Amino acid sequence: MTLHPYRTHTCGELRLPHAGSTVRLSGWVHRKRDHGGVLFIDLRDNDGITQVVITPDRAIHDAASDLHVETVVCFTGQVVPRTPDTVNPKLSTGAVEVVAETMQVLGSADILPFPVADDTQVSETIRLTYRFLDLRRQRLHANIILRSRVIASIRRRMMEMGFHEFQTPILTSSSPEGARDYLVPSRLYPGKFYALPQAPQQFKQLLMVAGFDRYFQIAPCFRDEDSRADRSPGEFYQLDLEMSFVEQEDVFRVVEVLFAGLFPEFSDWSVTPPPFPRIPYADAMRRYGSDKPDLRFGLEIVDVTGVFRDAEFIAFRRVVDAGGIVRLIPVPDVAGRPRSFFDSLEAFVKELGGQGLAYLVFTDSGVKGPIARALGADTLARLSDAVPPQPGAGWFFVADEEPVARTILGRLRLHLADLLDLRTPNAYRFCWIVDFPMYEFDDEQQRIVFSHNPFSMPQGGLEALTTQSPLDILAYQYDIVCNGVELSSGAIRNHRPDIMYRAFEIAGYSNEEVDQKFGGMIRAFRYGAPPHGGIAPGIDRIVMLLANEENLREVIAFPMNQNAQDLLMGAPSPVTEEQLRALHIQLRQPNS
RNA sequence: GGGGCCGUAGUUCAAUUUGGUUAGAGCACCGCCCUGUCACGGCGGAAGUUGCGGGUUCGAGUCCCGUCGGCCCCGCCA
Repeated sequence: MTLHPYRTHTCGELRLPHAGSTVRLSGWVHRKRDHGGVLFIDLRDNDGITQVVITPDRAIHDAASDLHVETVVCFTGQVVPRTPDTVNPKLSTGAVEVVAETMQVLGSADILPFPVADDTQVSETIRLTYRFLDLRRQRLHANIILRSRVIASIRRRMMEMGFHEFQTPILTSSSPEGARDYLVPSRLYPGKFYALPQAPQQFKQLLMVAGFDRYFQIAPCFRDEDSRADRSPGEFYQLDLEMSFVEQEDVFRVVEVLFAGLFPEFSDWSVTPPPFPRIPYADAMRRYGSDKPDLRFGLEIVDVTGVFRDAEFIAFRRVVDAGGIVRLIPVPDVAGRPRSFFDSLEAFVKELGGQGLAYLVFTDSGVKGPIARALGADTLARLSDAVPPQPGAGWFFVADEEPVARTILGRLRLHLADLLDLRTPNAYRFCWIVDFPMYEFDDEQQRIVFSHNPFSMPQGGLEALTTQSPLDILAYQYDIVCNGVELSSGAIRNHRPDIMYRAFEIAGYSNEEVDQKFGGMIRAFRYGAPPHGGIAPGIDRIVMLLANEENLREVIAFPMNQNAQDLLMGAPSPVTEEQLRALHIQLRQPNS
């Protein structure tokens, strides 16, 4: 009988019924237990671990006892049942073992920079430098397999809903607005550059104009922006989708069907049942101090500006008179906390640029806190009408200009949830944030800019653009948020050239500039464009949520580090003078 | 561009608070012992420019200054 040269079975496959058969297994030496006589090797491949036994009477015994862990080796031998007292219930193959007769080293391993079999912490620099070893480790290996299965499920679900998958160019043109582009110099056209797409935005809209109706793509996106734990530098993947003849609610329904199916497929956590809550942007900012609220806990922010408009409490009244706001977060069960708890919260607020943190606590012996006396009974009574005080609760006040105050309150709300451990465990809480403003005022440039996507349809259409104050105009622009993570932005698009010119004009673009920058798309809209809209949930973030990881790099096979370097491949790297010459590029080193 | 935290053996950490003998320990590595382990066990060994440079001091891993690197955050992310 001739066996396959490398394996007849995988290392996760053998069970009791295989006993008696001769098998060949290949894999990595996961662990080695050398008893001087009998030698045990845990052999690991992608599918599992099988215990290989080498008895001292075998010729291979000495060579086997010298094997380094992580050496790739092939064993041939007989499957035997383990005696009842040596069965290992922790292994799927633990009822049997393979008694090795022959052994062949397929790939020897040097001494490891870090252990593969243990899940001990290792510095990320070393993990990234030896990413191929890191990917062998159980946790990362499982995450990457999960990612593969999630993407396969997404593809299947999208197809079932009538979507088709498309590819769009990677070498395209730079566009204004948005993040910094990655540029690729052109050899044929000196001084000109391609740009890597920040998203296939215009292409997917063109596909709608081309009549394809329902588009999706697992699309690579490239943005030259600084990283965060939940934002990979350089490149990331989106489930990019676009639909024709739809309203906002049609897009929501598709995404809700997708996520309500996808998340339970890969997790036993509870998932918000569709329809997901719709929260207007203005409400989200007021109630949660954020456009990506974490709904796994309460602590909703309450506006009490009106109470202080004519109150005696001068500290807050002065803020209100100056056009500012006063809001509070009611927090249950903090009255008994030590002074240091409140001091640390105040320090937290000041770090964020706040003036300070006023607070009240409701104890058995009455209302206490630094402002309790100064506030006055009348003001307290009016506050209690707005927020019924709970025994043991604390109220934390922030009074400031609105943009400052709401940011601080939002961060404070998250911080309190961390400190008090308030998040509902094992839950995915989805919501839609809707009615984003079309424009906002940019303090730095002192002009009106698009607040999100310049291709969004303004609510009210052309009439809104011509009659309303730009900062009051809302857009058919939405985000989907899960557990405080922004999964995606989307919009019903502006498919009408006349509205498009006007929308860009408000943001300071002449018709000529629009023709120049978005000529292809404007031209397309002149030849029969269907109403359309879409969204683009981040694949990496979806997998991060499903893998319950805090960092995006744990769900990406070959991520760059925080400074956008690939430590394994050594990117970015210098190029030769010949390459530069061919691209008509002369380097201009930064001044030191 | 700015802020916070962290750099000690291949690796994970200790010694830094209060400067003071020869910088310790687990895992990995090397040698010896061990025939039923599954995180095998036992004995021994090797392994360090304390990121780098400068300063203070009789004396610096420890204090000061600078610099490099990493992670997290702010800015930025239509």
